[in-house]
Amino acid sequence: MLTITLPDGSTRTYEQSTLTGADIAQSIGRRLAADAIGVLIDGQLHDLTYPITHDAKVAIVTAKTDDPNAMYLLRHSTAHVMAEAITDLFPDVKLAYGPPVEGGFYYDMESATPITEADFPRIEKRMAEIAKENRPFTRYELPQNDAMAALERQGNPYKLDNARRAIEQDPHAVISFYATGEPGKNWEDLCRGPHLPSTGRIGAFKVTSVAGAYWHGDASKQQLQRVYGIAFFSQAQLDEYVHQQEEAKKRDHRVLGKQLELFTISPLVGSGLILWMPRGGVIRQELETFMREQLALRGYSAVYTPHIGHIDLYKTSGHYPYYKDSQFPTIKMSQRDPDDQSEYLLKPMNCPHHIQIYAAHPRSYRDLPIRLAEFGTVYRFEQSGELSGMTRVRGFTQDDAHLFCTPEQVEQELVSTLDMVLLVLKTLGFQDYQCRVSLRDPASDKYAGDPQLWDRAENTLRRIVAGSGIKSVEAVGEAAFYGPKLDFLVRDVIGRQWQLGTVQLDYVLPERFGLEYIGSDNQPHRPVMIHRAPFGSMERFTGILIEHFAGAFPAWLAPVQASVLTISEKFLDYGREVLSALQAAGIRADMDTASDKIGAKIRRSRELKTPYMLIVGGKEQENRAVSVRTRKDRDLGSVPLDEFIRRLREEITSRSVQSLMID
RNA sequence: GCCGAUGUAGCUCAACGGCAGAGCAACGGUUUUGUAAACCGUAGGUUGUGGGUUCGAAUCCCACCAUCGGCUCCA
Repeated sequence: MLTITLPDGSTRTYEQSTLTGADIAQSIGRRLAADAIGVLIDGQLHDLTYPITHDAKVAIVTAKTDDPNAMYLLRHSTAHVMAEAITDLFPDVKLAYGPPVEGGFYYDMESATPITEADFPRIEKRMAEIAKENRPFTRYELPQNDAMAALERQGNPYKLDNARRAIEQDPHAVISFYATGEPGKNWEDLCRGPHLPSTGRIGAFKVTSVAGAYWHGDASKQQLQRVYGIAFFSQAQLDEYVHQQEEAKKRDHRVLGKQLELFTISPLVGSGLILWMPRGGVIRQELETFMREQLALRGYSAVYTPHIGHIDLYKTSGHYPYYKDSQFPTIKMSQRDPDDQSEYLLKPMNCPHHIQIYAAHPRSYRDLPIRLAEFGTVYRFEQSGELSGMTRVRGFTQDDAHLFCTPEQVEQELVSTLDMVLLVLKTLGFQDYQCRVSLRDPASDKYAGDPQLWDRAENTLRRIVAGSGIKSVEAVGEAAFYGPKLDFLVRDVIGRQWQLGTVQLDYVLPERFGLEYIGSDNQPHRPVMIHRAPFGSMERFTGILIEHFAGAFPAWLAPVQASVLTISEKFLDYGREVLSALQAAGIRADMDTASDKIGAKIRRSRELKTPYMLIVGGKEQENRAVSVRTRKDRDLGSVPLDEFIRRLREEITSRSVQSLMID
């Protein structure tokens, strides 16, 4: 007899000694039995037919899009169906690994003939046939020896390796296979499961893309083909997904950057090198002004350093050996003078330069903390395949600063620095970000410095984050080589995660450069460094910001804050008067002087996402007013010109994310 | 860097071995307009670059450059 506890806390007893999720669903109701696709047994996801042999907490999983377990079953099962379809069409493929992932699933495989997008329709057609056949996913298990022997016979090195790794990890691992239909008769695959009851439960799917991927993510290993797909329980959900993807594409900063004339990239200048156009320049300048205000309020000193540095500087800092391959090649002075063996590097970071400013003369404990800030432009030779719009580039400007302080001051400086990062995110209305506490990987030897200092630094960061109350995740192996850090991550419109602001704690570089200050005991001491950049890179931050606002920037950032649209050329004189008044008040304004009708002017202004359209005609001229329309199509009616200017100025100076004029 | 795809007018796209086109933008003219595209016209191109195949190449092949989707990397 078995006692089963259901999610609502109720219990049911069953006479059988073994039981399945399907039995339980059936006993609860016919409807649930029909909807059931899997089962959680004591929190573990299993097939509906998995035998339950002891008392357990059981939850029936049904085909719901918002249930991650349901989506796991669906996508994992669809990956199998896709793999079967591909093996039918490309008999030479050797399957490797096919998991569900966030936003879909993929299957890695080795294939002599490349699979391309042109093959997707017939793959999908074959998948549809398999789904229509409604074959059950049938699990069977083999003793390890038999399983390995079976895999040997199949001659697939990847599957063999998968099984071997599973056994290595857990000597008692159960080796299971899933047949899509009947074992021995239909297609089958080494697989841990679980799966949907049958292929007919797959509602709608799409093969989305194909790409190269390394076996076990190791670039030195064989490259496989990775075919990506997506699946939903219904066609309507798939249609919705496709629609969302299309909408997301319109928000892509590369699309909007072109459309709104914010930035451009010229192959003649070079890949990954951003040219800020006037409209984008406004945004950057406003962000920098905002930051400079904060620096002044928080006791920072502005410094300026050159774009190149002697290579020995980076050998001393330790950057050079670590990042040799991702730097622009060195400038060899021997090309000019054979006797001069020195080399210069386009600077990949600002800290060594700032360190030299600190080291320029002796420091007293009374001088600390010293906070050196610079919008410093750095150059890194990113791999060609990695470049992406403004978010991954080869030249970018960090809103960088380095804080030199006593060990006692570290905590206070970190708190204040973290506050600054959070202020930036708050001011720009970012809510959907992640704070990652990036720690060292104790198993790796890439980290410099004393492990005790590392422990201390990591614990300090943990304490600061805990004290701030922000949500965070720890990530082992994500630290810089010189210290642990707090990274603030956001996603772009196509789901890629990017690091924006960062706060890094560093005991290593002061050591390497032999930095000192004289303490109250009249003895030399070693300062501690904090590296911090609330925006991170101006390029990346702006790119993400474009997507965050979908190009509709708040007034304080908008390239043009208000556009004067005249009803006809008869009102050009009044339009010019309005324009001058706006400009005299420090508002970025322009005027559409075309002979088009007002509808066309509104349309153009909307496309540029200008916050306010000021429509002026006879009525407005008479009352020295403007008719205000927002880019969101709110008609605020006629507003006296002076009042509009006053209200817009308030919106701008308060750096409001929202329009203050929508009542 | 690796795998795959894609490069045609400022932008979005068509032509897919046989005369390189459209819409928008630009420019000129007409219109003088009241809240998401007035009308007519003009101009705009060595089809990313360089080779090759062919009577003939935007179209087929090769190399390079760039972009896109992934992988790897990311101080």
